[in-house]
Amino acid sequence: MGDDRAVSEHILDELAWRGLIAQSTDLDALRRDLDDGPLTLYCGFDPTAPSLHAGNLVPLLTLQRFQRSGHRPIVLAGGATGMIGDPRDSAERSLNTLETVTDWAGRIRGQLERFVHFEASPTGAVVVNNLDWTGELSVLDFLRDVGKHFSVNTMLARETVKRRLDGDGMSYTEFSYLLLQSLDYLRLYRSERCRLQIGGSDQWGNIIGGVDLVRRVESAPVHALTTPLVTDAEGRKFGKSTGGGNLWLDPEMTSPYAWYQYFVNVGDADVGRYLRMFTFLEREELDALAAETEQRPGARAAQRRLAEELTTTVHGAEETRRVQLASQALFGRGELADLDPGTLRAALAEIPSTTLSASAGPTIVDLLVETGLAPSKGAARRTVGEGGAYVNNAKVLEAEWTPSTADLLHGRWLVIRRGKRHAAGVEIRGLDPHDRSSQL
RNA sequence: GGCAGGUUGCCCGAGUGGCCAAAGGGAGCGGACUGUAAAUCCGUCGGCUUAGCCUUCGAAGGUUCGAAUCCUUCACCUGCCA
Repeated sequence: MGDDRAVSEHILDELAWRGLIAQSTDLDALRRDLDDGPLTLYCGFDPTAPSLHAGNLVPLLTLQRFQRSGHRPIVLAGGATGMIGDPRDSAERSLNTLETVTDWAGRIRGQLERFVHFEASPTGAVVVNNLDWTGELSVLDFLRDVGKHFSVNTMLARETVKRRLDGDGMSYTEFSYLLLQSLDYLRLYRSERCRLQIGGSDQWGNIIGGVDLVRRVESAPVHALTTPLVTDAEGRKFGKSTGGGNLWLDPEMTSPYAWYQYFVNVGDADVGRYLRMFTFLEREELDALAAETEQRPGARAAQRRLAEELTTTVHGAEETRRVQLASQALFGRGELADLDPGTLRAALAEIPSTTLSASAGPTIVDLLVETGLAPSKGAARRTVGEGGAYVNNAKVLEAEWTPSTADLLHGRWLVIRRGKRHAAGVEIRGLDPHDRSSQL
């Protein structure tokens, strides 16, 4: 794998121009170690939810960039650290049960495995779970072998700790988090000769804790590198969908269609930066896309490419194809009725859909609620009143409106839409073919 | 431990007995304009069987024809003094 890259740009230079380096230990020292041959590096992910989210992609893809340039990545699922909880600025976390953390760690591990390659070679990836060594550690061993190397004075000086002490305080449990993550680095240094840890910039303190521990215990200089917290042009945290929720990698939690649409909707001011950070496209291609955005912004070529790349990365080429076709069908200018049944069915499979019985005689308000496009009937009525409700791309203005058989696409489907971008499908079942009445 | 103040809808914040489903701002949502962008403007913003009804103003109880507003107890928070 690194052979064809031998003459290409140095990984550190590439990371720098892509805007992926927030903080680091001595970069020159790191560069020398990288040049000496395959370097083993790791990045940890705590199971704080059943899935990774879009923000996790930054360090994860960075790990992949290192592997592509000839280094060996270790992905770590935080089965142990997830039991404790990384201190946040805001407030103490509530503890999750072992079953929950184990379940989540397993799911996250499955997601992590898709981002690195496991071939048997010097750069083949390794997956570990820190519960494997932390779970069996005795309290006395922990306090003597790990705790003795940490100064409480230094720990109290950390920003997060200070803020929490100024606020509601912090439990001993969370205060100890640093030691556990530091121990991970020491373990991986010993067992895998791991000499670089990367992570989000919020992890800097924890990562440096590990660097210090390895230095004290093993007298070995190891490295640290963090990726920046990604925000949009308005300073909002990246990966919060327009509705406010997280963008999850798990297709059950965020559909590939919603995922794709989020990136198609990225603003012009952000898209170039996102392309650099989240894709593997080379400079020339990125320059071309930037020029395209400049000259024909309405075409959204850069956004489409970003969405395509990221959806492929996370959900695969086949799913991306389906989602693109669905987007074309649902956002196309053409009549939905002109779509052939196969295309329509495929498109509806990508968006939230539901099945209703014809005998229910659903109104537009019912349809909006049943499809999940509106949270309540009141909200649905409001949407209709605001002129934001559409059936098959035709605006519906009366809350009592009911579809007739003539409205059904290919005799059974309706495409319901709220606003420009939220669409859902309804399949009407149990329609009596002898019923001559036009109302359902 | 003593004194004073606070806890309001997603967030901030006004409201001291009826005109309060609760001012104002932000976020969100919809529309217009565009390009499924940004900015701007307009509208909307608890629920329902919607000219009416139900549930909300830290928790529980009470006074009253009527309480977010008054009283009691409890929980939590913030200042000042020890």
